[in-house]
Amino acid sequence: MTYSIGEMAKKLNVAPSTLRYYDKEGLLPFMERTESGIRIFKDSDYEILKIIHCLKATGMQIKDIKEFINLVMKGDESIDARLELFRKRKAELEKQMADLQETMDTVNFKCWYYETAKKAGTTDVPDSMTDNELPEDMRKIRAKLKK
Amino acid sequence: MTYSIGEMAKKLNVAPSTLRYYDKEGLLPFMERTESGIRIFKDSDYEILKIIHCLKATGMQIKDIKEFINLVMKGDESIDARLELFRKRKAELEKQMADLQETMDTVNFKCWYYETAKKAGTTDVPDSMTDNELPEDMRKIRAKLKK
DNA sequence: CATTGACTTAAAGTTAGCTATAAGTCTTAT
DNA sequence: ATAAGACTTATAGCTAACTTTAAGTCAATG
Repeated sequence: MTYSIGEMAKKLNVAPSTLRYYDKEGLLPFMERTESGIRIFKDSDYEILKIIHCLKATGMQIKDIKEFINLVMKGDESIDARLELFRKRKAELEKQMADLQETMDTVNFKCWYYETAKKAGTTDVPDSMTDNELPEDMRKIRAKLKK
Repeated sequence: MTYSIGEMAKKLNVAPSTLRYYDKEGLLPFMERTESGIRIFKDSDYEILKIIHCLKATGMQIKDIKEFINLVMKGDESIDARLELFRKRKAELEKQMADLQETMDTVNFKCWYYETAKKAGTTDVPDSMTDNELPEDMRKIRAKLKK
C-alpha cells in the first residue's frame, strides 16, 4: 500500500508541509519518488514517522532525531546505539513525568486553596491557616511554595 | 526579607533578563522599586513567581498567565474565576500525563525491540515475530504503531 | 574618589519548528 | 484537451520565549 504526501499527512494528522520540512531536514532519507519527482509513502514510512513522532514527544529535537534516522540507515551494526538511545529517552521521560507530577501537586494545592477561599468569601482564610489546620497532603506542598 | 533581581533570579534558577521580560510583559504589576528605579523583590513575589512557573509548566502561555495575574490583582471578587482556571489547568495536565504515558509505552516497546534484536544480532528477529511470540504487553503497542 | 560589578532601558537578535507564498508541473475527470 | 486540484521547489515569514547588546546609572569597596 502506498500514499501521496497529502494522504500520509492526513493519516498522521499533520500538514503536508510538515512532511516536506522533515524530508528537507534529512529525517526521511529513505523516501522514494516517482519518475516525475512525486514522493511515494509506504506503510514502512508510516511506521518510522510514528517513531519520529514518539521521539519528538520525548522532547528530542529534529536534528537529534536525524542522527537516530542515520543509525537506522546503518542497519544491524547500530542496534546497540539505538537501544542506548531509547534507554536515554526512557530516563528523560521519567524525569518529565516526575516534573509533571510536581506541577500537578501544586495545581491540586491551588484548587484546594481557592475552594477554601470560595467557601469563606476571602483568600484571607486559607492564607492565615496554620499547618495543622491544613489537609495533611497540602502541608508539604505549601511549604515548598514558600521555601 | 527582600532581594535584588540577581538574587531572586538565583533563587528561582532563571536569568535576570527573564524576570525583566516577565515584568515587561505585565506579569509583575505588583513590583516595587527603590527611588532610583531598582526592583525590590519580596517573599510574596517569590511565591507568585513559583505559581507563574507552575502555570508555565502546565503549558500556559505568557499572555494567558498575565490574565491570571490580572485576576489576582482584582482580589477576592475573582476567586471563582481563579478556581475555574486551576481546574482547567488540572484537566489539561491530566491529558498531558496520558499523552506522556502513551509515549512511554512506545519507548518501552522500542527498548524491548532492540533488546531482542541485540540478543539475535539482527532486527529481523523481532520484526518477523508473530503476535503470540511477543510479550503480552507489547502486542497492543506494536499493533497501534502499524495501524 | 575612582573602580568594580550589579542594576536600568530600549531595541535588536536568536532558536525551533513550522507555515505560507510564488511559480511552476503533474494527474485525473469530464 | 482542458480545467481542477495535488504535487514540486526555493525562499520568506511567523511565533513564543527568551537573550544579547548598547549605553548608561547606581552602590559598595579600597
